[in-house]
Amino acid sequence: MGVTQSHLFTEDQNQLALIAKAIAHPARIAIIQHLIKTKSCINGDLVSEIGLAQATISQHLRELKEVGIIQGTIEGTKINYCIHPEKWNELKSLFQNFFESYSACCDSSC
Amino acid sequence: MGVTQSHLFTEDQNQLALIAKAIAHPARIAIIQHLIKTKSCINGDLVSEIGLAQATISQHLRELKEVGIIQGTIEGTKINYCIHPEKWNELKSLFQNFFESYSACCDSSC
DNA sequence: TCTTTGTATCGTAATATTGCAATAAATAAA
DNA sequence: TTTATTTATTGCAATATTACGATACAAAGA
Repeated sequence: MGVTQSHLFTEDQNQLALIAKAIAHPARIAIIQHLIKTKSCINGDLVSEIGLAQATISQHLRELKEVGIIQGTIEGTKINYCIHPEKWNELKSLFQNFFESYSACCDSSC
Repeated sequence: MGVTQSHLFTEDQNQLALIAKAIAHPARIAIIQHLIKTKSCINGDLVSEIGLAQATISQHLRELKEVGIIQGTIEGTKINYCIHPEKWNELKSLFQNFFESYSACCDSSC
């Protein structure tokens, strides 16, 4: 026990869960928002921007990279991180579909 | 160490992360989708629908209830669960805002 | 009342996540 | 080459999550 029973669920359900998990940490949200704000895809001055240790930020960046939300290009000793545009649109519509599959009628009755 | 440093982040970042975390499990997504499909807000025959133990389903339901995504009304010995319409719309726009804060231009360059 | 049914909670084991210091690796500059 | 700078990785401790059997609890029906 203790391990998610992925085989019980559909591909789609597992995928959506994985993406949600990538977003499910305030540090990763902060990283994403900072990458969005500084459009120029600024690198790891995220360490000073956010108050976490360098190793921790690096770890969060790797998780975001693994789901494909961000990408990085080497630039000398630094690395330029930025949102991955296509992937972003993909995730966006995945969530949109999920949230639009229920059309609330706005009476809160069961 | 090992505990999320919530104090480093904004209210909004923490809230969005909490919601994402609630969605970040395929079982909870499956529960939500089943509640959407059977509009009549069917109760815990989720146990037979999904292949997890009763205790496990109950635990997932509690997590969804805690974030407010679903609500339950007692009906004899059973409990009728359903999506919470207002909350759903709230979460929907939270995610929409998040995803729309970046407008991808579709060239994948940093 | 006693029994049945449906759900929640407790306790626990397995696994995953978070965070950081230390260290490695890679490139730029001296 | 040596040194500084930047990022990734390793190892580990603390905490959180997932899953389930056992059990408790509450309401319906016999």
